[in-house]
Amino acid sequence: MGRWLVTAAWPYINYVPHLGTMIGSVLSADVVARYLRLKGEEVVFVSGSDEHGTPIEVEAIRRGVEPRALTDENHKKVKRLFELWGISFDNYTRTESEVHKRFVREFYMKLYKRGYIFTEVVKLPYCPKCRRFLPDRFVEGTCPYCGYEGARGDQCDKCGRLLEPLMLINPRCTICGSKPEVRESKHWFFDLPKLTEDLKEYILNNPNLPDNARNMSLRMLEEGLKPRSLTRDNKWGIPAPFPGAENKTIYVWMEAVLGYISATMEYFIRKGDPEGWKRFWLDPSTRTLYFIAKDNIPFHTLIFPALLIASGEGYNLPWRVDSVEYLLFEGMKFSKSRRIGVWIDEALELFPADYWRFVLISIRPETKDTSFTWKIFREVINSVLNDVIGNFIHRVLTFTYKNFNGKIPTPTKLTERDKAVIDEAIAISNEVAKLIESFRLKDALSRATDIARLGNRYLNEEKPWDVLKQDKERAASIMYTALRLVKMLAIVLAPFIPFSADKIWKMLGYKDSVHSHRWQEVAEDLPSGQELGRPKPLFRKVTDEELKRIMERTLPKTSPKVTAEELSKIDIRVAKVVEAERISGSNKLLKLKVDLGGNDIRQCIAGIGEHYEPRELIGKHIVVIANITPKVIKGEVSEVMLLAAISTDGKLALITTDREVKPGSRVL
RNA sequence: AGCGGGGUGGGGAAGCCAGGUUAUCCCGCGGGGCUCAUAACCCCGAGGUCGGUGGUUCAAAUCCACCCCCCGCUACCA
Repeated sequence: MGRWLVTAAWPYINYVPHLGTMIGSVLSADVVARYLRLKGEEVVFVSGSDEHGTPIEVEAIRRGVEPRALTDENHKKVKRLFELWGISFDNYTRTESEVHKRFVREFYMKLYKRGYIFTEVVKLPYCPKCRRFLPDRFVEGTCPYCGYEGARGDQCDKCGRLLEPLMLINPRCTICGSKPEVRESKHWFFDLPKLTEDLKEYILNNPNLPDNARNMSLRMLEEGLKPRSLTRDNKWGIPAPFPGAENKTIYVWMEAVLGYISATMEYFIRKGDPEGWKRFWLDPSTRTLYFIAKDNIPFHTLIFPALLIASGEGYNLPWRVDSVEYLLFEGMKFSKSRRIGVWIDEALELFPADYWRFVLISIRPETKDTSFTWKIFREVINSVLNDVIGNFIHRVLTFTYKNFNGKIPTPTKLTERDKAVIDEAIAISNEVAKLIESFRLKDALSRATDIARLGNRYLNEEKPWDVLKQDKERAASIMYTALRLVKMLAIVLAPFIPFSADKIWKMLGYKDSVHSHRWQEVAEDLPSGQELGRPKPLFRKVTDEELKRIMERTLPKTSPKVTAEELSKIDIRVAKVVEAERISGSNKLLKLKVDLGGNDIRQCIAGIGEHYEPRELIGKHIVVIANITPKVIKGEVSEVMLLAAISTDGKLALITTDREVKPGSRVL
């Protein structure tokens, strides 16, 4: 018997995870953990909520609550959701766990004493108004290379060039919009380069790393590692334990990975076996599995192993880092801010967990980015899960139930064909096992489906409904054979669709749970005479109307398409503001006179009074729709409509031209 | 820009590292069969020359070179 530590990347808990997070870590890990348990292996499966760091701190400030209150709420919610998804964690904890916080502080003190940590004073952007140091991505400004105004402190999205926050022209804090200044701050660093040789040896001698992870890691080693900063000036985090670091916290990345160890400790403490974790972390025969997405590779193949080596404790290094590519949503990246995607709470409001589990594993992005689309969802559910698997099980169970008194019939004599079918299904089960053991979960599920396909073919050819009329004994053997395949499906599908697998198990008449049984039982006979449960369809199809409704609800709103001809009706022009005044009795409305060239002066009533002073508008070149139907507002006629956008801080921003343009010029 | 991954019939994937008879599987599509089952199941068929160009070879989806496109990482987003 083997011993396994199965881990899933810790979801950042500023929000509910989406489907991509699910397949990228938690669900994949669960399938393997469940499989290993079925095989009778000793398994501990851990993960937890990653809850420290700037984004959560900022979000809490925005909402006017303590960060801890925010993460308490989200952690509780997400933990519950994972249960509903059937994720079989032995311990789903959090980085605010006392065990974790203590472990992290002790761990880094050890590294400190062993000489792997040094300090350096660095210059960092600091927002005087927010009174905080800003991570690079919390500074925005104009790109010094291409002039793009929305460039972030680490990189310009427009031209792709790498930046430093201090290079930006007109830098601003993305939280409050004010101008950051530069301040010095002392920070503690982890001396990663010191471990280069150990890491090289680890990567080269680990045959279980997938190619993408190994190649990337070796490249990075060749290019040379750099020290990693360990501390932050944040308040929300684990206090750094180093002498002189009283106001610093440990950088989230550098502490969350240690959660794999602390979560294991916590699990065994709770079990009343406080030394138990050592078998999983110090006994080299234990294999450790990490399920992550591709963006996370260096942390698991380089930084985490380096920390473990530096501790000198002899911790097991990652045995397998299983990194998947990205799941896309209808071809787009999942985006919380743009509401693109499906989140795991709303998913369960739409369909049962097993439907999602089945689809997500079917499209698991093992070699390249893969899109989740509702069309694929419907196809997989309808024609594979429902038609091939669900219908096979249902036709076998209903036929047997009706014709053999609701009991598993006794096979008087199995023909060569019957035995061959059973053997083939056992062979398929063995292949499924091999595929899971090679972490090819998508292929494994697809191969498992072949047991149902085999069964369907067998029934069509043996025609028990015909045979029954002349030879009930023969029909009994046929149905017994078919039921054997149903039993295999229950076991083989158990890691993938645990709720449904258990339903199948109970319909076969078993009183216990399939999850307390063993994978090896696929090769074992059925108890003839056992009373079957009343057969009920396991799954249902997704209807077109249902899908349409869901798509309307979950797909990002896209503007209706406009033809060039329709667009040409709109007369958009540059206009110069010649007069501007407030309209009495309204703090929103301004009355503008705009020049459209050729003595064409029009009046415009605009709701921008809260964002602009009249005098700052005079002389500005703005963009207006010149032929909009005039409208009377507050007793004043508005003949044109001006264009403005909402800026990042929620204010209105007028659209202007970036070169001198004559008033009245058409905008094309 | 550098590095890593990917581009295979209408859609989704496998094959590539160890080159070799008709390029595989699932969905969809066309035709046929069956009627136990949730209009489910089974069989047959059409459809691709494997991102592009050039090269190595008796032989290239597979090896080499260059180019194009998509995704990720590049160390203070987590």
